[in-house]
Amino acid sequence: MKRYEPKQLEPKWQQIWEDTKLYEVGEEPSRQKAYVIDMFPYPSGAGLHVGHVRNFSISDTYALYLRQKGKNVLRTIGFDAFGLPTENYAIKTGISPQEATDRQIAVFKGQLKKLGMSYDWSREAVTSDPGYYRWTQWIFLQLLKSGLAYQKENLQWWCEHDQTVLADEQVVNGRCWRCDNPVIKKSLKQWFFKITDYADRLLEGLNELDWPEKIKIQQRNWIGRSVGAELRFEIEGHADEQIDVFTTRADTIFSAAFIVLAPEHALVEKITTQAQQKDIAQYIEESAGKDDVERLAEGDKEKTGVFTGSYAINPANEEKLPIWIGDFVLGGYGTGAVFGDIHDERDFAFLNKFDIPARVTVIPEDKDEAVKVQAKEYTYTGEGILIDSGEFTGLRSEVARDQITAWLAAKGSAKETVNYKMRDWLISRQRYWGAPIPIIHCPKDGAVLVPEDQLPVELPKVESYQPNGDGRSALARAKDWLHTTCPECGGPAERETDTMDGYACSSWYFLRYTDPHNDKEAFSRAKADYWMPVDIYVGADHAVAHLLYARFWTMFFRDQDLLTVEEPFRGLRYNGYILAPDGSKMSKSKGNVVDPVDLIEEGYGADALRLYELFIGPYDQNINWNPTGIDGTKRFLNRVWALVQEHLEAKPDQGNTGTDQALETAVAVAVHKTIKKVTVDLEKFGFNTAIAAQMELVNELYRLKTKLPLGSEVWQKNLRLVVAIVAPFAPHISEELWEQLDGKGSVHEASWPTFDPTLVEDALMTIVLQVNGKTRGQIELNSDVAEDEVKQMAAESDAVKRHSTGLTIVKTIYIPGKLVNFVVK
RNA sequence: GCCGCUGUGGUGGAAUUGGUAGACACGCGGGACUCAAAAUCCCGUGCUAGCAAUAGCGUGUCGGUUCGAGCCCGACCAGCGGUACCA
Repeated sequence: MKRYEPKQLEPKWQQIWEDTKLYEVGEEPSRQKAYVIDMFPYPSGAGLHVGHVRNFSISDTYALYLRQKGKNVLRTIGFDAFGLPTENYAIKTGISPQEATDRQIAVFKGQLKKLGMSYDWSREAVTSDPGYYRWTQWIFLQLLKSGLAYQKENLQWWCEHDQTVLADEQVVNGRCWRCDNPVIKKSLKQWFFKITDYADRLLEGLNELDWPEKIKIQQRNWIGRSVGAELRFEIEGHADEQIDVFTTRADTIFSAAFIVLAPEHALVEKITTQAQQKDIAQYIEESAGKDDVERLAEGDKEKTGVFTGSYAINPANEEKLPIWIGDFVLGGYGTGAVFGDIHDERDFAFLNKFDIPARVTVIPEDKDEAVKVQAKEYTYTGEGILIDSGEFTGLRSEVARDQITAWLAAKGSAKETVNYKMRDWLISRQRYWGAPIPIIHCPKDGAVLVPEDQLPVELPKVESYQPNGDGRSALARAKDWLHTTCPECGGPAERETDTMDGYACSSWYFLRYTDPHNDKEAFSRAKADYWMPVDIYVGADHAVAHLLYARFWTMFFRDQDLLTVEEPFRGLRYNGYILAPDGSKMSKSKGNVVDPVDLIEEGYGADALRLYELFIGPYDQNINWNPTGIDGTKRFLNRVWALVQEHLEAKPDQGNTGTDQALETAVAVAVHKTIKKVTVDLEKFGFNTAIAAQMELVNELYRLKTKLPLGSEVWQKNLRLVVAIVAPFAPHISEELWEQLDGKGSVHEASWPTFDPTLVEDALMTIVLQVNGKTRGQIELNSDVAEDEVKQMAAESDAVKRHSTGLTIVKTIYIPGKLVNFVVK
């Protein structure tokens, strides 16, 4: 018997697929398309690991299934090649990031090819390729022209270790997402994309998407839309200045006890009295120097603040309110100012710490609770009934909110507003290895756009890669590149030395895939419209950053008439991580990374590996790597292989068709039931259970082959079906077996089998017998036996009699085709 | 703190969505083949008692609803992920 040798069989088919361009696709308007890709990888020095394999196997299996269903499937891969790790490696070793990237991509591609993924390699996109980032820069210019890119100086997250600013989305627990060092706030002039203009669309669009609810919730929280009012407070002694305050609780305005401004608030300097100036200045300095990690470590949100010496006037009741500053008020949210009262946890803490008098104006409906609240035993932050609130006393807080806002608005001291937690997307990075921002700074004309015909602004070769030490990247030292002429006036000017956040580059690669070689446009509308949106996008991580940015850009492209779709990713599947056997994260530094190629070359083969990574558990769950489990899927493939070989070697006269109708039907029934199960499971990404069903089928066929000899036409037909449903999971072995079984063409172009409904219906039903809800036995009956008869036979069965003699049956429950339960007393 | 998820044999997990808990697989035990081993094939494998038929117990804990709960409800415990004073 020919042995199953994945080591020679897999490379053979990989070569054939490449030679025949099996997976290369084009636009075919008459066919239904499907676009199935993964979040493209960062080509890190650690190479491909088993986590990637799980991610890619999920999408590849699904894509192969859709191909067999007749869809025109676009599936490819690219590399998210710009970024800090490569640049840091360059600084350490002196090897240029270009070279390191090329080398790493070559390693990745070598590994990927051994996995036999159904990629259209002609569409590969690499973000650090000038032919790619030329268009990233072009998009930057379009955003700028549309007023969606701008430069602004204010406080930003700064990572001292990496010498660069970071976006909000890249600060994790007050630390840099790359080097894990604490970040600080620093005032810098930076480039931003105005993603906040799209906040409502980004929020509403979520409702239509086939995404995990978890991710939608995360995005909603990140966008953080809250509806409220901006209230205007006059300042005593400063007739020409007012303080605007954002609140979602206008109903509590009568309880206002104080005002707090963020330390960086523009009015602080103006309103601070002589006596308070020293304290205020000192506080501002201290709070600016603190990083978030420090602040959190300082203990549980202990409130700090300093009185400015000035007072504001409550527009509702003309009361005088002391104006403080405090760093628990954020400069970047709302108006950077709040009014404080007893109906808020933080304000309550502040009141207590500084002994500011406060008044309760909202009490709960419960009388006893109300007494405690009025006694200020604790802070009440819920909805309730207004007291001591002028003409609004007695109203419910939800109602009073709108009425008070309207009342103040009529007096000119309020307006309804909406606020978002999400800030604009900070995209400048003071690092070398990124797409240069296509701007020229001219002493006369200011920030001037690089003309589109001069794109790309290519990264110049430089001697060394470390940041310049003055807040600029290594590009500041590339003098020939840096010094240029102003496109407006022709005078001497300097190029922008910041590069773009890598997330900019990854915000449109799925569009480049649809038209990867276009050197006239980023992508042609016709091609993008044919393929977009991505039907299934598979990956882990990036719940708020990438997935939000890519949606933003897609919406922008639509607004620019470059594209028809509003949303880039119709379906998102979030796969779980593969962890080390002890549950820790796999990492190069811990030395616990499992290299998939090692497993393939040990003899397991790519098919067994892919199968195992899908079989290991539900696709979206984190799983600890178990190094022995892969034996199971290898054995399964071996059994499929051996079954087919035995069939092919069987003498035809041993297994003439028609010898045993019942057994032949049994084979077909087993196969068709599995086709049904696997189809249903694939549709819902139930890969693990689909594989289990295939294993059950093969076990059953092993039992049947001892009774119905292999070699017959019936076996041939059914084994071909088995191979067809195994194909998306184990593409190589099934291609080989398909050929051996005289299948036409490639199994990956073969049609996905449909099950015969008459074969799937059961002729027999198993009725479970229960007494008082406890299972006591079962009986097998023909499926068409009527209810009364089933009940009677059940009642007469030994199992039921044993537990009911001497007792009376008070009730009989029948679940058709499944179960009879006797309630006895 | 807030939001979300998860908890089932020695292990990874399954369970038609309220109807036989533990499919499938790993591991382990036994057998066949072999001089022997590997590979392969077959049988067994939740716990307790029993030769067995069978009985009792069993899905993180406690309670509830129901003829019947891994699944629904309430309270709690543990672990994981997200978020970080957002007014």
